[in-house]
Amino acid sequence: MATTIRDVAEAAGVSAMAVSKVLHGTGSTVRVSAQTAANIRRVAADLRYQPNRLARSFRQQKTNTIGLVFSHFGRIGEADGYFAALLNGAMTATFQSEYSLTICPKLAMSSTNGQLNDGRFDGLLWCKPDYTRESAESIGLSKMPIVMMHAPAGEGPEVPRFCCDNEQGLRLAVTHLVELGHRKITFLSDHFNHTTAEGRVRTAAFMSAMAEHGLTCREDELLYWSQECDEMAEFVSAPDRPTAMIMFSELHAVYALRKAEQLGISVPGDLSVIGYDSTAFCETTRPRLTAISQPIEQMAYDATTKLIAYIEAEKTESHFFIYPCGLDIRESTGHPIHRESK
Amino acid sequence: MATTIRDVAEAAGVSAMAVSKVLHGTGSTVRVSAQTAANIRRVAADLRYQPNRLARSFRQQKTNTIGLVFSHFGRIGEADGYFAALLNGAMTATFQSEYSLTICPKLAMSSTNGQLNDGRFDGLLWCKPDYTRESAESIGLSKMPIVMMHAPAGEGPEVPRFCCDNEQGLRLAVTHLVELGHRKITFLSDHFNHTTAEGRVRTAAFMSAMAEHGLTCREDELLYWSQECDEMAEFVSAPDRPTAMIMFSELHAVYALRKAEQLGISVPGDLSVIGYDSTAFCETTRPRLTAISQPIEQMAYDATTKLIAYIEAEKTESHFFIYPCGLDIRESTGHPIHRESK
DNA sequence: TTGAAAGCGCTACCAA
DNA sequence: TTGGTAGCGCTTTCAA
Repeated sequence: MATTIRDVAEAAGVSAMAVSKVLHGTGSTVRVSAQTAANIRRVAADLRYQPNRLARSFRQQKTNTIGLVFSHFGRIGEADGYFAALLNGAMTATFQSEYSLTICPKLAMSSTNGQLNDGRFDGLLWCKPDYTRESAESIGLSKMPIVMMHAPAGEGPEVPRFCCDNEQGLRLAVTHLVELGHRKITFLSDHFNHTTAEGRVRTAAFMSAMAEHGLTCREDELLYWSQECDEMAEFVSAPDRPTAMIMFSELHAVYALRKAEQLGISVPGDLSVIGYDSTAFCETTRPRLTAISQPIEQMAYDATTKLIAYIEAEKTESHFFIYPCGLDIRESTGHPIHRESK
Repeated sequence: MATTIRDVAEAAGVSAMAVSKVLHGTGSTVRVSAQTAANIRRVAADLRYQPNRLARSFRQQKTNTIGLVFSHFGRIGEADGYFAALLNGAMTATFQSEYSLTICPKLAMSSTNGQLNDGRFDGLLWCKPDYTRESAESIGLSKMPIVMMHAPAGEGPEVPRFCCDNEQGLRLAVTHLVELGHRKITFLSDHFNHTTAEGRVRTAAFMSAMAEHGLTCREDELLYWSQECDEMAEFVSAPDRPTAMIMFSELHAVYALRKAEQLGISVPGDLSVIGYDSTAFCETTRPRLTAISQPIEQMAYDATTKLIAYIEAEKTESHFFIYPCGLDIRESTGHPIHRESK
């Protein structure tokens, strides 16, 4: 079939070992003269020899490939910058180190007997863990390095995590709204994200930030939208509806902005909206989106770099890396004027 | 180290073949009794046996993995929906068929002796080919199925291509602008995209659409921006500047909208802007972006599905799949009022 | 400085 | 209905 290392060896009149040594620098005890090496290289080029990476990986038990796992979304958002930022960070780190990146939305589900390590990956970058019993068990059992993003402290297996300071982020957002005069504020997520570890943490962080200002938001006043937020109309028509909403992500915020416009609700006049992530995307919305910021690309880059370090060092440590949040105030938040004057 | 198929076979008192047959259904001539099968399954679960996919792939010369190649961008845009749509289409198709997707921004560059097939992939989804001599040669030589997206007819190797009808798209855009009263129109790309096959085709299509209306745009009046379009200020201050711009992508359009706002140029009052792709993202810009539409996700889905079909059929055909473009008129285009009245 | 042998984990093929 | 043998392409280890 294809030219193998043995074909090259034969044609060059040397052993396969010599070829391997020359072309891949492998085999520490093997030594080849400069002349032989040059000859081998020439023959390889003549025969259009292409090393079989699969065979190498198999032999070395090392694929130089990282799996990108995100259990919860088989689709990525088309109207926000989150996934792009994540991927940019992960790609930069992997490609720098000559690794490849394979997308596995549901590795845990497809694994056998709860084992993640099927030989394809040297390590996993696991995003938005949901810590179902299966996935937590699998992660605990795995011998392969795993690093997590958006995995807050306090639950889940002991692996390195990269997470933003959700408490700080929500405190900034709530304080901003309170200073603008808002009293009735709610937090919005969706049924999907709410089952992730970070979903729970953000909700709790919102509640306690509210409490710090002597405000409350009952459990049943939190909002969980389905994908296209059809509940918006119902929500805004309620007599005692909130004057401000903090959203789980940019995507949620965008849906809200769009729906608000359709319904004739002005933002920020009738309703203030705060998003989460604050990518370049927030500059393009109408109005520009005020958002809690986290350095997603940097986090993904750091997480991936760390993962590769663990792989190469053949040992993992269980650190928790926390990134500060900011609040980028743009145009979607303001005083609750209209409501007061009515 | 890890439990192998032989460990399971030994523990169950059967041959490795029997285990392979039961757990993977492989080996057509092998038959195992229901009782033996049940026993094998139990033992495998007890031993927490995890099949080594790398070994299977190596043996079968089949990885069930598709490489996603995009030679030109090591980064993806964070402020448009293009890549997300592409990825959603590709992911849906691959995951449906139990394939994986590996991101390879520069497979062609890293290949040895111009050979793409290093054993890792069963096929390639190649986006935005640039047809450098090396890549064209590699593609021609490759025995592995390759399918291209955004590869217009007329140049490049004979592989199946999935492309939108650029001529139609640009005709729709130019006609729309002309009907609004515009006469001085330009097309904007960047140095990056202009080197891709589709970049050249869109420029040519723009020129001929202009010609159909008796309008011209000289080569030197076309715009090629660098990433952040810093030339914008210079461009808009020119006395005879265009009243409308058609952009290579949404991303370009967004940069233009943002820059225009900074410079106090009103859109569409002072300047009409048309983007390309028309993802959900266009609904979120300010003003909403008028854009030529192409069904990216569908195209990516179809291309990937076709690729998998070729892989499984072990033969490729060289079809050209063309998708109609539309024009989604939103708010970024209008009569060139301000200019006329000045 | 070079070569030979063995084997990574799995499955195709042939024999019983 | 089951098992044995061989080998995918490469590299590790040991011998020359």
